[in-house]
Amino acid sequence: MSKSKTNMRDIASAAGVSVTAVWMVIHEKPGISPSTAEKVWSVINNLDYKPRKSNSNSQMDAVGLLIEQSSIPAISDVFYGDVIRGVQSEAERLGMRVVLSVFDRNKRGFDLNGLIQDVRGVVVANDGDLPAQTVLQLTALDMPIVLIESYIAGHVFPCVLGDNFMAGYQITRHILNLGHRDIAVLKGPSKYSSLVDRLRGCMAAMAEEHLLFPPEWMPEPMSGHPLKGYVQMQEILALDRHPTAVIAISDKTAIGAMGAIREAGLRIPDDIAIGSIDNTRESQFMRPPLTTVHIPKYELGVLAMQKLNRIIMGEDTTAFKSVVYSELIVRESCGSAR
Amino acid sequence: MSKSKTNMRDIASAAGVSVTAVWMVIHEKPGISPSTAEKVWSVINNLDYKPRKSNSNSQMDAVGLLIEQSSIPAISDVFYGDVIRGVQSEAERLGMRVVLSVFDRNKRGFDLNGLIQDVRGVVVANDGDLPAQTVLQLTALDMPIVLIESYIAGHVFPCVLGDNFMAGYQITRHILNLGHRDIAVLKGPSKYSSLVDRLRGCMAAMAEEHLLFPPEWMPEPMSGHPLKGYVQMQEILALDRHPTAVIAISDKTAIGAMGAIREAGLRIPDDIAIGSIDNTRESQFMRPPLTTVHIPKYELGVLAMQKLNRIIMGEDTTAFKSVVYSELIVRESCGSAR
DNA sequence: TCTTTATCTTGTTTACTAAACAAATTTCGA
DNA sequence: TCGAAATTTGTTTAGTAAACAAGATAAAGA
Repeated sequence: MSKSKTNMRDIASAAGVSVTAVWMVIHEKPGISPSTAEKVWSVINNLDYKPRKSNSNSQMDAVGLLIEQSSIPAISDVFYGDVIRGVQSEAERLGMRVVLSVFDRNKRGFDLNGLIQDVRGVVVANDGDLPAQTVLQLTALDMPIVLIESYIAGHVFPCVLGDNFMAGYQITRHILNLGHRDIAVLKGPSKYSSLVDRLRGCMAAMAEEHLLFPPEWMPEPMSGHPLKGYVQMQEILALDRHPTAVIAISDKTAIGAMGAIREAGLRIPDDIAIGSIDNTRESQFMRPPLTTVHIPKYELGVLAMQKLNRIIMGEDTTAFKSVVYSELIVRESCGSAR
Repeated sequence: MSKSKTNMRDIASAAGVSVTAVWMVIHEKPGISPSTAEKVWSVINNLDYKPRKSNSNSQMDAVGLLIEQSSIPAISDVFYGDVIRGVQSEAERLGMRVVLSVFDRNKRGFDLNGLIQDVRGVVVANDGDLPAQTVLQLTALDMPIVLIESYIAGHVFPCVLGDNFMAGYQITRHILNLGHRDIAVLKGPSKYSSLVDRLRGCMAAMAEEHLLFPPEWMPEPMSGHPLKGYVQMQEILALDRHPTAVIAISDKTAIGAMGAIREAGLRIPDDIAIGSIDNTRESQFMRPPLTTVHIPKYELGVLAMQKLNRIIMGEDTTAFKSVVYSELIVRESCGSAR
């Protein structure tokens, strides 16, 4: 008759309710009155009840957040900081843990098995360096995935994106409306699908005015260079003819470019206007404050988590893109109409 | 003691279950065994039970489907037929009725009150003729809405779209890859946001090759003309120089254009290649079969209904675009590489 | 001694109920 | 003959008993 430990049945009889009721209280299911819940909790404390086996799914469900190595310092920083916060807070609301998993571009053959062991799905914050193959591997294992700010051409995956195309269109349209016609663009590496979409949006806006970016005003980006737009802008400024406006594909690129412009002794926006895309926190503190297009990064994160949850629950059947609206933020770096 | 009618309590005692169980059977709630359900149903039939008052929400929830007058014949026809089927079938799955409501562009001051009376939300299958004002009115009344294949610039509404931009890009890229450089485009009226997105996609693909559509090869569409692309194509063929390929902004436009090309005594695709967007059912039966980009119209409908349902349920909080993937369908109207 | 099988715990789920509640509807006294 | 009170009817909340699943433990067989 010497019981090893108190169990749910003990609690139930001590509190004068059914085992089911005790179970419902512990698992915070609806259909229990506050008074009963309080009674049960106090009995649980008195009898010092511990759930016997840390049972199967008594530990929360978890989702993986796959992110590229170099973005890790960025967590508290520019772009991905906000989306990670979004993923995390929505996961919490849904009662899930987020396990962070880092992809190292130098280490070949990323160990997926470690990740997928105890995870219900993964959010892939693709930076372009996570090869498509890794993503394909995951889906081959029937692991639900959601991509953030990237898609894989020729494959149909659920993803959530900023409206990159429209963002490119909006900033270009703004600069065009200000009267500029000699416009340069600082593009990003083509492995980032979000950045190529932005560029396409810029091109479409130009084309509507029957304009093309001159090839010499679209320099290729330096891969791996710390100050993104700096070298590209220098290349442009070394040419005979200067543009009157520059579009930077991201705020980070704009920072580099503004450095190069200032070093050349030119004024922003009087000599060269500059606009970009992202609306990272620092953009408003730059000198002059940057005119840019807001991409709702936090919302990107919560939407991704919601979408992943729906896929796990079997609600979302067809894969589609969720695209959050972008918004032009006019500050001072583009000046006013000429 | 003479009861006027049998009620739930009678059924319950006759079937030997609780009133709650009877209620659950009638409302098809989970948690009833098939055997009990059958027993209750047979008692209901024997005692000829009719629910007393056709009670409040015993009639299903309904959603409105707002569609433009001229699209009505199209229900069994080209584009909107499939999306309406999608909306309807998903609504049925969710236990909702769809009430169809027609917008007549000639009759000013559309009577919303009639529609919103007993409807939980509205799917707006916007054709461009439904003015933004009508949609704004609806949201001012706190009526949840979802737009299909359109968005309103400067406003943030939940909507579901085909990937029109990518579709335009894909068909143009295909034609470019085939070696064409002299390309014309038959655009649509600018009031249709989906058609302007397609055109922008085309322009972006061209711009990537440092190409622009010559203005004379981008004729304005005839509004109201029955055969969409016919006149536009004739205008192009009347010029001195002919393009080697034409992009039609929709399958319907392609049909008209192909007529004009053939009347001019030219062969498709040998003299002029033609590609378009939609992949309507007829496109595969055309002569030659049309190379086009598939827009998943049925899925558009079910996604719209799902989204509306979530908004009604208060699950979706931030408005965003749901974009379904498009797919290039290569048939014969573009021929092979030149 | 080692493995296999049966039994027992413990937690979880299903199918169902009593009683409280809310909204119409009827009754009834002034 | 009008309005408050009582009643009917459907609906919701807060539970329960019993079946079920799966790991732990004990018992039996090779």
